[in-house]
Amino acid sequence: MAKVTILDIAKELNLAFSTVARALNDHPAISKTTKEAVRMTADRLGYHKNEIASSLRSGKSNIVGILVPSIDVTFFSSVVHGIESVMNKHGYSILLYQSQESVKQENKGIETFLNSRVDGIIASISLETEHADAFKTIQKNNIPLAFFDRKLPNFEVPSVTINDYIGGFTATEHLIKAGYKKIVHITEKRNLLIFSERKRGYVDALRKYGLPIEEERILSGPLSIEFGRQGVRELTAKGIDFDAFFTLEDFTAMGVIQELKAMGRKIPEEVGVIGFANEAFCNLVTPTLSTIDQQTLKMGEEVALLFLKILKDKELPPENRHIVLPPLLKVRESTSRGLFIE
Amino acid sequence: MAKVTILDIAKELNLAFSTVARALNDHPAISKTTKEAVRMTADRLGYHKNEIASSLRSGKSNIVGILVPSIDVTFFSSVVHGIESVMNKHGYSILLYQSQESVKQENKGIETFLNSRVDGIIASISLETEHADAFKTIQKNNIPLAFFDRKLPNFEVPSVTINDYIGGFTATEHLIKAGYKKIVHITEKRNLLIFSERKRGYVDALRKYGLPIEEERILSGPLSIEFGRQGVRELTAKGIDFDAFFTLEDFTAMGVIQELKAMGRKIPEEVGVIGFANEAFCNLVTPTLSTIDQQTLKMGEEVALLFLKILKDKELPPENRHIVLPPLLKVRESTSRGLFIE
DNA sequence: CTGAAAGCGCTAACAG
DNA sequence: CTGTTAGCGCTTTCAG
Repeated sequence: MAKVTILDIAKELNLAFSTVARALNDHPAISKTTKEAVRMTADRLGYHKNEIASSLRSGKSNIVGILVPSIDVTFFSSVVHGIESVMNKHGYSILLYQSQESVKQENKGIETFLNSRVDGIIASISLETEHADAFKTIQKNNIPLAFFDRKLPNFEVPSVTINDYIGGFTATEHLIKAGYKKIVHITEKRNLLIFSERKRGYVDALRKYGLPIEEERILSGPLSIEFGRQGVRELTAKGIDFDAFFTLEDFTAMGVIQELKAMGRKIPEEVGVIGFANEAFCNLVTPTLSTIDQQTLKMGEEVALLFLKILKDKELPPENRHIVLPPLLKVRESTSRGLFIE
Repeated sequence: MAKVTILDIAKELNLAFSTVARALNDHPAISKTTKEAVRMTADRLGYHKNEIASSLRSGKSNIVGILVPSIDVTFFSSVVHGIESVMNKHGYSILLYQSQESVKQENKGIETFLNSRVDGIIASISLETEHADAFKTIQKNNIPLAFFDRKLPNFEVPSVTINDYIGGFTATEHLIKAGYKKIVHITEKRNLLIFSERKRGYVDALRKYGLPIEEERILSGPLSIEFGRQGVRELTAKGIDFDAFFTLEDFTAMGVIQELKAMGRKIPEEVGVIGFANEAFCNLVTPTLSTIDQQTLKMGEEVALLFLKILKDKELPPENRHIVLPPLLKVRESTSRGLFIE
């Protein structure tokens, strides 16, 4: 009932408490008999190693902090799932913090991690984050840091990302090859590398295939279903012609589809739509939604693996510092004029 | 760069290190001047309070463990989102552990939490969990424990749940009132309280409205889209008549809908379908899916609030030990013969 | 193979 | 208002 320590076990067995400590940590210089005796009485007394004392002494907490905008978002919950599973297998626990897309919260999270003496931090920055100050503090304290997906430009930190440029390019190219010519792109108004890269891919794909880049076909807003609907209405009202949409993520694409349906436009015959993220619902909606898969689970696993390497080797050779996963094109009904391929 | 402690600050200012400690903790018996001086040099030296040392000494970690089957599942990520937001506001950090629906992992998680000396544990049990042994260990160690959603029967622990019985009843009653008479229920083959309660609600609703309870209209399987499809095929093959489905969760309902569509049956005119959970896709699919909302965010916030009370008062009066949220009926197209209400 | 002893950085009496 | 002191429960030398 009352907390039992190695001292209690030591007394019970007439051993020095340091011997007990070694036995519990499976130290090679302890006899099998002693180890077994110690383990048995530990179990009998209901002993639980005090990791806090252990951490204080050893300087290792076996905890890594994970900082994400919001665990509520499928993408992040999926990546965190992957990270936790891998880190857990390697004896690490996860301290979770949500920035709620706010720099202030993000800094609070970093402060908490620093105070908790986490062994490392894995983060994906908030939409508001513009400079690296808080993250530099992490480095100043010699705490390993890695980014996934959303990272800061001009700030050298190991990371796992997907190639958003290729993603944007592939999505757009797919539309072009399906015969669409007047392709609208909907992006975020806040400037985040992943979004600007997708847009850059869109622009370059148009360029490569000799299609004009019309500024009025690039819409910026707050990402949401509603902004997708609004986009379609706006273009229609302004009389701007279109025959396809590439949106920065899937929810916006759904908004586009809903509005197009409401207007009686046929998808994919008259208008093609492709999203980005491969949300669970892409396969369930009608028409099923073409999109770009971000390999979320793999991203989580990769960043965990990368991180374990950093924890071991401290400094990584430059060629191993950045893992860039290829985005996967998922062709579904919403862009399949004629034939349908999944 | 090297770790700075209160001792460093004390030296710098010619103070006793305990004075520095008090100043940093905003102790009332310290002069304003001293506090300010301490804070300034703390900032200047880049001091970060060592929470580990603090926890060891005070016996409080300000960390709560959250044990969930998988953060990957919308329901859980949403609840965890709510929990983290609230606990964070009250100065607690979250240690996250996934049981992956396995008892073994669940026990490992509990062990980790115990070792980490968390101040409390909030859990939702795995599908495999059948007895309370591991959770009793938590109580034996005097660590506050609360369940949300999935809990053990015959094991008295504070909890926040929704009334699954009412949920099942409401869903079924809704189908009956819409004129459906041959209602199939699909449930989980593994025995979990939340699922058996939903089923009990289904049975009682049929009974109340004088409809026969046919065992062959109750299907048990592994929850999945595929099992939904399979269910429809099976019933059809066996020649068992039906005009509506109430499934234990939304994915299974989607399977049912997909198979019905493939068979050319009209929804909701010929067959009505209602799910459970109110997943994000319910509003996006065609037809939109009627379902029962579980108030996930609210559940997270409520369990966090309940937990803060436990941490404060240790023992809760019985009438406050269990919060049961009402399930919310969401009527959408999949059950709306004639008129459509959202 | 086992024991003795120091100390990680902080909290919280107790003293002044 | 500030200083002194004794640990929290472990890890880790250094001795035997």
